[in-house]
Amino acid sequence: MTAPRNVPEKPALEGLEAKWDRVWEADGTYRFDRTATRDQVYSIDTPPPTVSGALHVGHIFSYTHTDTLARYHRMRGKQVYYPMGWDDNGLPTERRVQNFFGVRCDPSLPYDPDFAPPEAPGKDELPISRRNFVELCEQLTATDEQVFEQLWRRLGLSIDWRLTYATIDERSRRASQRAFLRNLARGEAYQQEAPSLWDVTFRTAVAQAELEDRERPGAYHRLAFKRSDGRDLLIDTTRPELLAACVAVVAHPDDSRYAPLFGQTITTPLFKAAVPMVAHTLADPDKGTGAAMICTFGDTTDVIWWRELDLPVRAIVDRGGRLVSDPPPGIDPGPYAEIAGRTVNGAQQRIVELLKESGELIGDPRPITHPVKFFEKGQRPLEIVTSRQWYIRNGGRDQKLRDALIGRGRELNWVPEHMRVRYENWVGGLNGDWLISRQRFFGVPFPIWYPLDADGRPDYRRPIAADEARLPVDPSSDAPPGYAEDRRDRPGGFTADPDVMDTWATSSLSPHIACYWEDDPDLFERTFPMDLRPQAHEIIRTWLFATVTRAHFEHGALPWSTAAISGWVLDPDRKKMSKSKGNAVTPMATLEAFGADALRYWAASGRPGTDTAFEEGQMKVGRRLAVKILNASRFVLGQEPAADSEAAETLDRALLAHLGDLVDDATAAFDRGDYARALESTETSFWSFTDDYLELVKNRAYGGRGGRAGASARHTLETALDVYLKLFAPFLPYVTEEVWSWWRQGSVHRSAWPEAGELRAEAGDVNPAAAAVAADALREIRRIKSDAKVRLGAAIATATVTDTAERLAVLAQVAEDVADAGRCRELLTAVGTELSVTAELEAETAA
RNA sequence: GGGCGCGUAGCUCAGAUGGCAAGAGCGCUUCCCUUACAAGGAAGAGGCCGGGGGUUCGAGUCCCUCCGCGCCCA
Repeated sequence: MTAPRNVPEKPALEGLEAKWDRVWEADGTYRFDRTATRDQVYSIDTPPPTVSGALHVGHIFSYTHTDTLARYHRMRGKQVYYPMGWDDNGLPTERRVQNFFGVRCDPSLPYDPDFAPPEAPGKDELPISRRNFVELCEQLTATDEQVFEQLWRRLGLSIDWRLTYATIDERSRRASQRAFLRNLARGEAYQQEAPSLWDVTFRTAVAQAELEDRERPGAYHRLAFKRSDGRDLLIDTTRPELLAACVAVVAHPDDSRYAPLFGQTITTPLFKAAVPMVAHTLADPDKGTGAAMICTFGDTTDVIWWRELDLPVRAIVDRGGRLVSDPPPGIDPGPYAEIAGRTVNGAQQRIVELLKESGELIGDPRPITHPVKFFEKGQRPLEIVTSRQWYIRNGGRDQKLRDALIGRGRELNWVPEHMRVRYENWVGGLNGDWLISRQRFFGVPFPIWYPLDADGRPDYRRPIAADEARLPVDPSSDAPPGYAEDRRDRPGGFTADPDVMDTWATSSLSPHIACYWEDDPDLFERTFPMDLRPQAHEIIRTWLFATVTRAHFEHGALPWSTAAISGWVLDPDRKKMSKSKGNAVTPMATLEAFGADALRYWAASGRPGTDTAFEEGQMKVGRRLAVKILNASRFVLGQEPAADSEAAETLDRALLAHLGDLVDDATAAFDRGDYARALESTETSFWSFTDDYLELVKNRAYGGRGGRAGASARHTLETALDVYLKLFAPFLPYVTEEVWSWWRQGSVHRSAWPEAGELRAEAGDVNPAAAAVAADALREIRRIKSDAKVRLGAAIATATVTDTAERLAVLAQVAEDVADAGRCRELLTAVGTELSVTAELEAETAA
């Protein structure tokens, strides 16, 4: 019986990607079936890549990991909900739109429905409304998304491409505003006038999660303050320019040098302000002279001192990083006129000169290097200014909430497990709530207005919330409920909240956006809480934590059950690959050079959470594996089909038993998120299948030992091929699909994951050692030929296998296969203590 | 300074609950065009598992300590 099998004469990898991408798209292979119920669904909270950036191999790496899991669960019978998001919210996009079109966002302007951007960016940026700006953003990112999608498709991500979202699109804005309004209604969001970290370049407040310390040069300046008894009190400071903002002098309560001074009044140099001497445990006796000036505000410790010691405010730095023009009360305005309006650096220079002249600078400044807080995207040190900001509670000021959120972290299944610690350290170390307002113009605006009193002053205590049914709104162009647009910014009318939300305030809702929260309750119920959040480890403190917090408030639950944290891709120098370092590799070029399956093989061999070197050698190995699969499949499928036959021979049944174990191993590995282990097991097994089993049964498969033994071999070969194709399918989607199409209907990616039980049932009570005994004997025979420098096909007259009686008993069951594979006319055995083989080579007849 | 991870053949890495006389691939050496595969196949060489202590019948695997590297945080 010869069934038509479409096995090519010279199978090749070239062209498979374009071919199968087309078929998968046409057949809807990866489409989500939304009639599936929640327990039949596996849903993935795909990280939305920043479209204004470029994809690099790091993306290839981690997105491949997720895709292998998606494909595995699909084959396990789940409906996989695997959408793709695009992150086009936030500063990178804002800057890109500005530069590309030569415009800037001005929310005070009305929307112009006929607006068209200038042909070429002009000299001056053209101010446009927020809505127009968002439209340009969507226009620009649409092309970026195309490029990204092409790459993802080439890589073979099994995304349902009907399911995409963008973080600035209407649905995302609606979800973001809705969640905020609900936080506000429940008291989880609040606004407060308070000192907060401020970036003077971007002129916006920034959150604790966006800070980073950078080592910067500075200098200790020793200043002479005056005690009430007229003696000097020396204080070291790195920020003498803040002297005018000094509100107190502090020392440690146990510091005997200063104990007598506590409660007394100290006079500051130059400005002659009278400030109290106070005690606080955060004052470090070993730093400088042990006494420090408290300024409003030089650093975060100043904020703590100011708050806990109930000190007044004497603010001198404005939001642009310059000193305010008018001196604060209580200081000598004379010297202040010298520094008013200067930048912080300029003020420092002048202050030092003034202190030198007055003799109040003791000695020369002593240069040091110290950590300074920066906005992670900023270039100038952060200042601390007092401003009105929106916050969402995150446990930073509430132990009970903090404990609850740490509890959520413990509920979550972390892959790898040790990443949980990063979450706990971060949440445990919070020192304030999450500041979500940004004084930017592009982004999701707060759906909030304020009533204006008769004098036109906003009443911040009575914010007017948007109607949920009308979201998303832009308060700068939409009027609040109960007001007409002509009451905007008029006494007795209303004014819009000018701020936008932090990008994390929107991306923390990615599960809600992806699952159509409130927009499609039926779909939401089938997909949320999600199963998997894949992401990078450096944004555990931001994206992961914020997402957990929002879901905790909104649903009292985790947003997903598992978080899979990926590692970095390192270059050969063990440094993280990134574009800025100039060592990043272009993904498309790599894809074209090695093929998607090869690149995926490299990516999938990086264990979960482990940093992995970018190594072309691994890609070559992946390519070789894919070619091997083609060739081995050609051999298996080139035989007569073995319909209705069964595994009768010992060697065949031993292979089936081994395959049962392999399936168990790979399945268990996938179930704990360890795709790399599943690949490694499968690959190791597959190579021994081709190297040993295939050679051992070749003669039988060709019919050398008659019908039943041959059918057994062919049947087992087919069964094994079926299993290997399925186990490799999550990693090598193209080559496995290609081979599948030679003899099977449908897609391997929609086929059922193999069942270990079925394989073992057919194997019966075979001794699984038979395969190893046969392979060992064959290896010894090969060695004899190799040592004799003859070809492997050379015939052996008589071979004698010496081994233990136990192993010889097993060998007896597979002896014919060994003799055939070794080309031995006669195979004898002798009992001994360990395996050895001797052989008499047959004389080669001259060809 | 704190936390986490890592340090196993020249290179890239595996080595669950301690049993290994230490594994894979690449690279290297030698051989082989055998009817799946010469962009291949076979065989082989190569390691005091970062150093030092300890627990144990037994440690790459557990504990302590030191050294080096990376990341996160302060």
